[in-house]
Amino acid sequence: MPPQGGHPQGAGAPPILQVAVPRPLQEALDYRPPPGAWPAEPVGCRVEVPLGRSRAVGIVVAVRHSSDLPASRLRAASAWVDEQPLLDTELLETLTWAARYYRYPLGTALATALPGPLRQGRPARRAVAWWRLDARLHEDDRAVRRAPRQAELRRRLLASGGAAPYALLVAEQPAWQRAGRLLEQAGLLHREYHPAQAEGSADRTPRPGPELDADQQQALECMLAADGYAAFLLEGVTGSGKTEVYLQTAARALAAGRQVLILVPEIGLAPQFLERLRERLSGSVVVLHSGLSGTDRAEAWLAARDGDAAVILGTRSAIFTPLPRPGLIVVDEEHDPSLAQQDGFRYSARDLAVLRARTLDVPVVLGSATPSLESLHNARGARYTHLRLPHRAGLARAPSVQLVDIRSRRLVGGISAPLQEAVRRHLDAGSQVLLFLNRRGYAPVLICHACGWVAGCHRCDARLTYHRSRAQLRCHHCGHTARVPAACPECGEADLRPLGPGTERLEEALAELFPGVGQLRIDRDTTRRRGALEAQLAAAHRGDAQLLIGTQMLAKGHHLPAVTLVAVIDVDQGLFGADFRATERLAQLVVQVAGRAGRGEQPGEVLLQTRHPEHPMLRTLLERGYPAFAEAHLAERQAAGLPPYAALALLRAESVHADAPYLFLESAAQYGRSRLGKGGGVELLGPVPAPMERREGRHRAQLMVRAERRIDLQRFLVAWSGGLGSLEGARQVRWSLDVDPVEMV
DNA sequence: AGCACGCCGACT
DNA sequence: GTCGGCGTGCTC
Repeated sequence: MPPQGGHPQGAGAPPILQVAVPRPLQEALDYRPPPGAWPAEPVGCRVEVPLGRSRAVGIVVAVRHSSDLPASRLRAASAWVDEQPLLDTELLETLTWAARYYRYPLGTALATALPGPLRQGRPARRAVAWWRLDARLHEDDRAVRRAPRQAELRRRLLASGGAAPYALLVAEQPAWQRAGRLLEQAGLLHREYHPAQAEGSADRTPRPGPELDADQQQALECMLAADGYAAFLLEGVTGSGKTEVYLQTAARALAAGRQVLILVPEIGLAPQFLERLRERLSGSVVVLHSGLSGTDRAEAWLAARDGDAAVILGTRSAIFTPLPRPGLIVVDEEHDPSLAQQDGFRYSARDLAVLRARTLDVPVVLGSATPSLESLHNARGARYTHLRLPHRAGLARAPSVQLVDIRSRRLVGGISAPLQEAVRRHLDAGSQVLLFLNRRGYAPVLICHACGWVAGCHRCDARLTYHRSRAQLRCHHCGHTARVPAACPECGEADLRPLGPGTERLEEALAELFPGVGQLRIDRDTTRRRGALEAQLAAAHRGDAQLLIGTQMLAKGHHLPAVTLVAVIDVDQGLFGADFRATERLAQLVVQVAGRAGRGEQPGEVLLQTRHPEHPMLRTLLERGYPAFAEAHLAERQAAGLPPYAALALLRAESVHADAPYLFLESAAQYGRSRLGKGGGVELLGPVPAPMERREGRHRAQLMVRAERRIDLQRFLVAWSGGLGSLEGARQVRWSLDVDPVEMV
């Protein structure tokens, strides 16, 4: 076949491929097509291309007849990687849109959406690697006589007819991995790919679900009535059975032969969810999250693309899973910030879920007990249908929530007398008690009682946390550790005292107050090992301990049915944060934590220790609940011109030099003002110091871009962001642009 | 992001 | 005289 033979454009000038390469470039690059036969549909296929002095795997985003560059400057792509598109039109369009919207280079955006092996050009076959012994080694063992592991592997392979799956071999004997690689290099062992076994789970009979109550039934019917795209905000209090509604909606989509994509904020929540999915839904279920190996991710991703995976359960990045037979998208805990943020490609998986649902013309459900103000705003504006599950299912009743005023009260390890009394009462009744404190370590501050010196991090504007168990001072922001000084480095007095409670200290205090009562502390320090969290949760479930102490990680949807008392040791922590979302976060946290109480048959009790019992947010939340709080807070946001009543972008910059971020941000602001046409509807605010000005030895500052209308913000960003990299001072700082930031930090 | 080119300090 | 520091600039 002649070089251009077979391309669909026929005779005439050879077409040009526009290839998005995995480099931070604004645009795709033009290449002449590679020699050889064309794929039937080139757009969405990977090609290998020469790039500078190296080569790269890029994705064809368009085929053109001409290029802006002279033909002499075009290089030819080296080879097609795919015979059919890896990214279908819809996914490619979604990613292109997201790259534009979030101002991120297209090639890098596409690359981050793909599992590692596919990004690097591995065949898009769902294949299992096998090792086959070279024919020379069948009769003749001379080559391996002096290498016992290789000889072993040879015997093993001969025993199964000369070939076996790689993963199986390595599982049997890890040392064979190295032995095999050596044989492979010597050409005595060959890698081959066999088609993956189809998932044999489609024939299970799903277990029927429980009867729905009236609210659930109504929500379900409403969703099932959707024909094509529809967005639902499912606001269901903890224990109201949101999951059941998802499951039954999903079952309907599956029955119609469609795929269901379910996003969860973190995979820690997934195992219980996964079990329920497998038990209740027909069709094969795959998971997709960052904890998987590249190969496993590629396998799951391709199973979805081939339409073999019926249910895809994943975290943030799973929003970029191909869905050839889309039926439903579910975003669980839609308010959770881990569905957005993260560094690099800063996108909101929740927002993209809605976008994809619209493009794919399928329903999308955003579920939460504490919906984000953005979603509530959308529901009010009729962009989402608001479905409510206001009652706990079954016998479980809503817990009673009370504030404990701890002003001028004596605290033992952070515990007030009323709380101590309540703990006693619940323990005596044979229940479990959960104490929530979002601060690990022994004490957040170590202070010199003589001169007032406080142990601080020299790389961050932060106090060092005192960890007593390891006699260490640790910075929770940069990981710096130091030994605890014997005496004050300032005045020399040996009177350093821990100030304030941490989970370790809470543990100690509880041991004194309730001797003999089993305790379980669940924070990042006790769950560092793999599987430790699961093990601890299982222990909590079994009732191995009556007192459970936990940080943030325990606030999320884990079922602890024997817990009847939940106490928040210090609710004030989140009350006056620098972030305008701090109050919303705190309200969500309080409600989520409270949701851990009394899921069983006994009613729950929730105590919140505070020094600000009159705080309006706490009052509203307690007296009138989350929906009323949200209502009040939305009004505040509107008055302040903040999201969801405005669109924001944040330009951050950091450097080891104190003034570099300001110099860069000043020139960015100036450049921005020059690009602001008259009446652009955009404001530039700052630069201002970041909430924690110095972190990991770097000075940080930020410039806020605010617009009343999203379209104005986008128009401005398009005109502005491209030029930022070549501004004065840009090379002296690390900078990033965050569109729709969820955290100001 | 890679990767090279380019112009100034301590080494055989 | 060179090896190599990372500042600057490009990748079709």
